[in-house]
Amino acid sequence: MDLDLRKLRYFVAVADHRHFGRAAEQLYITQPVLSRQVSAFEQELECTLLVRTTRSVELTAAGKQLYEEAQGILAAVAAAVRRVHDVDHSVQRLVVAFSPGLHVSEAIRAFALRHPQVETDVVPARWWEPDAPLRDGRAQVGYLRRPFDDSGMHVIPIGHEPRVACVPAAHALACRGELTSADLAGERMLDTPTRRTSSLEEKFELIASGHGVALVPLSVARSYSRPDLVHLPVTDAPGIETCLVVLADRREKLLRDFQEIATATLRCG
Amino acid sequence: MDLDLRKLRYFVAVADHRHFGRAAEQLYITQPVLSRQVSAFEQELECTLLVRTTRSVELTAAGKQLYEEAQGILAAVAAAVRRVHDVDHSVQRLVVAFSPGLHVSEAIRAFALRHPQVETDVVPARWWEPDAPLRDGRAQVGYLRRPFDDSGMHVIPIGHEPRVACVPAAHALACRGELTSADLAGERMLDTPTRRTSSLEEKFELIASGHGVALVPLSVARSYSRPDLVHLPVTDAPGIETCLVVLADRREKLLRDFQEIATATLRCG
DNA sequence: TAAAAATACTCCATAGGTATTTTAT
DNA sequence: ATAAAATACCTATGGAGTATTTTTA
Repeated sequence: MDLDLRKLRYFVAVADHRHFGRAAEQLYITQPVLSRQVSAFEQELECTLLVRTTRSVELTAAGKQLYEEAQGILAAVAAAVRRVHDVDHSVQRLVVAFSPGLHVSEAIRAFALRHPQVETDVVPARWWEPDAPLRDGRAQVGYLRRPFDDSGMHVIPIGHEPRVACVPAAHALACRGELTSADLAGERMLDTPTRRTSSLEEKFELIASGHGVALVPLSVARSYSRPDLVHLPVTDAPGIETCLVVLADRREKLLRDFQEIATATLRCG
Repeated sequence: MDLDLRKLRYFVAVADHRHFGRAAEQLYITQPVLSRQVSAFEQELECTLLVRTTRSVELTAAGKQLYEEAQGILAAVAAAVRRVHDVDHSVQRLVVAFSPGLHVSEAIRAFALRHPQVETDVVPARWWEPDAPLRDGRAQVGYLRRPFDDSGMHVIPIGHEPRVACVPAAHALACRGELTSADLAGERMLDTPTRRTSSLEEKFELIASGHGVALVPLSVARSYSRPDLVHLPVTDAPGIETCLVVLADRREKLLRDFQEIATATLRCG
């Protein structure tokens, strides 16, 4: 009757790895246990989630749906439990979500000086859904890069950062000082938001191995710089806006204070 | 490590009843089992949720926080599991949330004629958070009465309904044909959204027993009519808007279709 | 003193482990 | 032939039951 969150977590691990053995290892249990638990989970749900062969593990349609749902459920439950603990210990906590490459530590330090009693924390936002940590309760404020779904959000623009083209060091364009969009016309672009690479490392790996090039925000290119890649300014690409974001219905003074302090800090820095 | 949703449900039952015995009865388990399970739950959370004496059960601050969180968690999990089953059985489903007293059956029948393959369902919205079923995923569309939090919502106004004063049949005002706000100036009003009576029955029970009077939408007064209460039009009270509501980021054709059909049906009816 | 929660105990289901078998490439 | 998932079997924890004790208003 009740969904078993442990088994859900086990299922997610298998879905992540597409491999029972490695998933079991990550979960610190043995493979047969994981195998049985996931089977039992499918029986409890009365629903096949995985198609197994000895060479591959694939998700069914229902499995894909559950995998999507599971991310939000597990994150929301963990955040809820932490809020309960915070209330129990009378802790005030402020969690800041940040888009890849953006740095909030300076703003948080400034905030912590004025509010030493408030516990602060950060959580990374994923590029294809930067607003998710705010919506599922993991964070109260976000320092996010557009685009994102800003419905129901109170947004303070902070700044613009230029887009740069990221290409292999061996690429014909790599020796150019700067580019225009026209220079990239013939290249295969890897920016499409359809492929949800779980990490930007993967994207840069693809670029380095010659699968294409990408237009990325400058701060992202800087954060993941590596010797076999170069990034070049694209003079006519529009800048990308970065913003401070809170849910519009949240009115706590703490959030307003953070927005104020962070706006000052981030606009200067 | 993982939150046990069964124990969470047990805790919610105890919090609802403020009584282990009656909660156990509702859960179809025995009182000692419930007592032990809730204790174990508190140990797992490392956090006291309830203050028990033999005469009363009260929530701690952490308990109150968890109780609030639990509502959303359990609803969201149940909705997610149903979506998984829907995908598994290739079912298209449309769930409509409705404010107390509003009737969606006509619109749903009209919709079902055009979309016989779509399973339809309804879920009641609670007056102090009419938008909750949409936000936690239990429903995709709402036929809701204002006020509610419409951030991130796409709202189509449907109509206005008059407010009526609901007073005991024995009350001095009960014989009047209609009232103005001035007539209610000396009365104790029960509309404050601070008291979250779980059912409107309770509110009307309070009115009937002489604890005050209330201004309610006409349809609500009609739905809960009883011999010891009368409702009277208040000529100068502003009408209350009813709306069709969907989350702004949902773009499915099915939702657009429902909005279209329901708008026509509800505006006429 | 009586109502209600907690405790003591028993039983069984199930999570976890190790050893082994099955299966598809 | 081999890698990987499934199965067999064992142990221990924990959920649920009944009977009883403790507690406080």
